[in-house]
Formats: sequence, structure tokens, C-alpha cells
Amino acid sequence: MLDLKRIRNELDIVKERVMSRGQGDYGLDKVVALDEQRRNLLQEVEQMKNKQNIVSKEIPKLKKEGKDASAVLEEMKVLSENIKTLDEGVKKIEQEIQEMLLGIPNTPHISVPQGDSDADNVQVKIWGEPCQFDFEHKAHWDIGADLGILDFERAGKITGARFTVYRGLGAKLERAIISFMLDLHTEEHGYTEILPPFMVNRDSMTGTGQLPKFEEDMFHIPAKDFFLIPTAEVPVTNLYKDEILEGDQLPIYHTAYTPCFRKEAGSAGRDTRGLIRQHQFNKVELVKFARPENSYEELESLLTAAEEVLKRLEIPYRVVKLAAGDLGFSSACTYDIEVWMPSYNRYLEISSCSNFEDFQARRANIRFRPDPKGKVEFVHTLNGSGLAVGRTFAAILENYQQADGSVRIPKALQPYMGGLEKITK
RNA sequence: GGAGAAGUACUCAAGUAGGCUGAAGAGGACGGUUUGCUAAACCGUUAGGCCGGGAAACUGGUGCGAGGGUUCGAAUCCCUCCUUCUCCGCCA
Repeated sequence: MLDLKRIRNELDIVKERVMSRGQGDYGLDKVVALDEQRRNLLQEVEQMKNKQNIVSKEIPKLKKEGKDASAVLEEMKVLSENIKTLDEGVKKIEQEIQEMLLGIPNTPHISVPQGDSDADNVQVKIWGEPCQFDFEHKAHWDIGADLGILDFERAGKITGARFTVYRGLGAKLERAIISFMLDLHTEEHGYTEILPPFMVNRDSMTGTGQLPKFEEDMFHIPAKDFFLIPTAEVPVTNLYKDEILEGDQLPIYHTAYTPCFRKEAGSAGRDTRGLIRQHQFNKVELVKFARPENSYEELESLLTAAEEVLKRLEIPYRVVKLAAGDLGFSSACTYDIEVWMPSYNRYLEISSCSNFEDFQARRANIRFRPDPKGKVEFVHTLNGSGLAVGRTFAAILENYQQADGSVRIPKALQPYMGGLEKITK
């Protein structure tokens, strides 16, 4: 959520930044007009309340002195009713403003490339060389099925499309990848591991920006009005919802493994084969709470931590900086890490690392006190995949496949696979 | 799911025939006196947050788990919800 005062004071700048996403100005002028209205009404009603407070204290005195208070009471009754009416008016405007604010995306950072789509994303780094096969290489869904470690058909039977059953060494490999990533981030990058609930309430989904705009993309549990988490970002960022952190607690680094649940509503027909686009997939997430003045340094080091996973796994990747038009709703600045996927013959997103600045913190009301006597401020929140586990699984199968249909296990994962070097039929 | 009890500021904790509570008191924290230094003792300060007005000094509104309601006036009365604890039921 954008700061109403900032919109009020720097309307032109905010509008220009928001419009760089190429989706219009989201009614910013109306927000300012409503705010003006709200403040005028507020002043009026607060004066009336002040009078009400003063007179209400006089009433018991009058009664004590045995005087007749009925005239005053009559007058106060009218005042009370007027206050009620005005209060309702203020509330209505505030709700309207709130609704509009919740629907306005974050302002892209000044460094974000111009452009309307992913075609305008800028490659900022490339690591490793896409592998050359001297045999006819296969896609991961064929490799997985042939080795008997992935079973899409049975998953379709027990649940439906876009689900997978991992079997035997496949299940173990998935688990190994998760453990490897968590150990790397906790032991070498200073992150504290969190294992959060996989369902969250409506408030949390609003706090990180999935609601109210993207409800149709989420799995909802009506009985409790809960949502299956689309990413660990939601429960982990909301850990400190409505809290005031002490300055010396920052920065906070959390990592969390969770399954993620997404309806993939807008992607019918896309990536229908294999592990790339599932309704349920595993992910290890990185989340940071940082001081505003160094949140962009924190974004760089978060990106580095996520990249390190692919370096250790020795899989080629590149990093792109997203153009304004391709940015997520809540993000001010995003790097995508894209892994080399032979079956796609291109790089494929495997991590998205973003700085949300105070956009989520404002929604979730996560603040900190810069120093013990200082005024509270909103923290900056950041997160990134570290990494998407299913896609990592797919990338390993495809990049490490052998001519005989077996798959070598990356060295870094072998300790997690009981020393196993290769998955064979 | 059923039955009870509770939720007050950093912490503990008073406070219901609604108005001397502008939320008592204690602890803690901070400041001071004293001291070679520490401790003790004594004195003092201590809602924070949020929304407004004002150039500023300062000032208005709000606040007792959340949201509604009754009333001139609600921590206090009524309703709904949430959380925690105890017991029962169910269960990995």
C-alpha cells in the first residue's frame, strides 16, 4: 500500500512512477480528492466531539448541584446524533480510500527498466554454459517417468491435472534438494529457519498483497475463510504483523520450506507437461526485514544467496532485472533468476527476488524503532525463492541426464542422497 | 464440536448499581540526589501507536482483545467474533 501522505504531497511523482507499469494511474486523483473531503469532515466532527466531551463532564456536576439538566441533555442528544451521522460519513470515505489504496500497485524503483512486458527485461548476469548433448536429450517429464521417479498419470487419478506423485528416489531427491537449500541458507547465509502454517487468514493475504485483487488465483477454504499459501512469503512476512521491532533486531533473515498452492487461473494450456506449472509445488523461500536505508544492498545479497544454490548445483543460469510492466503488484524492484532448461531450449524462471520497500509493511503494519528514543518507521520487506524446488528437480533431471537415461546427482546433493551418485532405472 | 474462566499500557495488576480514572498501584526502564566506585535509600519521569490542526510552541480526536449496539456519557451494560487456559468429546 502506498503512503496516503506521499500521494497527497508528491502526487505527480507517484503518478508518473505508477503509470510506468503501463496500466493507467489507478484513480490517484480521486484518492487525493477523497482525502481532502475526509480531512474537512474530520475537523468538523472532532470539534463536535470536543464539545461533547466537555459538556458530558458538566452533566454530573449539574445533577449534583440539584439543577435541571434536561435542556442540556436535549441539546446533547441532538449533538450526539449529528456526530453519529458525520462519523458514518467519515468512515465511508475512509473505507473508499482504503479500498482504492489496496488496489494500487507499488511504485517501481527508479532503477527499474522501462517497458511493458518481459521482452523489456534486462539481463544483468549470466553464469555457466548451457550443456551440449551428444545424444538426443529428453524432457524431465520423460526422464522422470522412464526412471519411475515421477508419476503424473496416477497423480491425475488421485487428484487431477497439474499434480505430481514423486516416487522412490524421486521423493528422496525432492527431499534432498529441500534439505540442501535450507542447510545452505541457515548455515552459510545467516537465515533462521521457519516452518509456518500452510494456511493463512484473509488478513495475512491482504498484508502481503495477494488480496484483494488476486483472490481468484488462490485456493480458498470456505469453512474457516482460510487460504492455502501461494508462497511462504505470506506466512513468514506476516510473522511480525502489527509489531514494532527494535532497531537492533534488524535485519531479520528467515528461510522457510513450504508447499505452495496456486490455481494458475490465467495459464490454461501453458506448461501443461511436467513439473513446471503445478497446483502444488515445493519451494524454499528467503524473507528479509530490513532498514529502509540499506534495503537495496539487502536485495543484492538476497539474490546472491539464491544464486549460490545453482552455483553449488552447477547448473547454468542467468539473472534478469524485470521491466516496470513485468513487475509484480507489490514489488518495487525484482530480479528473476532463470535456469537453463534444455527441453525449453531457453532459460526459465526459478526464483524471483524482490524488494517491496514499505509496501507490504504498510499493509501488514510491520514497524521498527530506529533507536530507543526514535520515532517508529515501517520496515522494508524483501523476499526471493531460494529456490523453487520442483523446477530445480526438473533442471537437475534435464541438465544431468546421461545417454543411457540415467541422471547423475550433483555433488552438492550426494551427501543428502546417502552418497548416491546416479539414479538409474 | 460441548461446558466453564480469562484477555487492561514494557511486565504484573486494581477497577461493574455507567460520570472525582484526564486508566490506580507495583515492578521494570530512564533521569537525578548521595558516592572514590558499585549497591542500597530517597526524589522525579514513563502510555505507546494512529488520525487531524498549527510555521512553531502547542493542541483536538481515538485508545482497556476486535467489531457492532444502548446512552448526553461505556474499561464498566448488551450482541457478534478472535485468542489463551481448564474440563469433556474426537483424533495423528
